[in-house]
Amino acid sequence: MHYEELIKTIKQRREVMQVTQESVAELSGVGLRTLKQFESGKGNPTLMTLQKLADVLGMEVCLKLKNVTVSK
Amino acid sequence: MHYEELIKTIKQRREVMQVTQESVAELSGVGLRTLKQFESGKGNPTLMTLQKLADVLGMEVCLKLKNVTVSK
DNA sequence: TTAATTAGTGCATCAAAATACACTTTTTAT
DNA sequence: ATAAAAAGTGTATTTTGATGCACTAATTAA
Repeated sequence: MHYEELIKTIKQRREVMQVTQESVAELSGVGLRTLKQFESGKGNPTLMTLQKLADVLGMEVCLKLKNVTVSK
Repeated sequence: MHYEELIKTIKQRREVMQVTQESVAELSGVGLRTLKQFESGKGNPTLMTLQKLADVLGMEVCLKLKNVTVSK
């Protein structure tokens, strides 16, 4: 997932859960300003910030292998 | 994945690929010092740093829904 | 064993992330 | 239409991430 995709995922998930940025900020312990900036596509959050947000949204950060094309 | 798990994943992947921290640092554009700190469990990388590392290791950062237990 | 390579750390600097406050804009609901 | 709620931004401060250099520790190979 590229950066924009990660942002969109967080934002959409929050909207699906129908919680405000304010609530997510409080619940996650991430500053409201930080969340606002993140969702509006600015900044470059730390892994910890991303994990805190993902956590309260019932998600998790993971690493997965990309598709490896094997030429025949 | 928890923080430690993410670190371990990166480190193991690098070892499987048999590349040194120095190589990964150069290839990814991440400072060697930064990578060293990350792999030794210190610090809190930015999403961009994590993505650069994942990228050269043929991986990607993603967000996924945690298992949601639905009570019946 | 020991020389060479790779990994980890102390210290210092610079840039940027996190944060708060106050204000504007946009969206939503009445 | 308009009031209320939610989202976005400017400015400023504090904290901390990213980085380099130089050095130590650990690992690996000859």
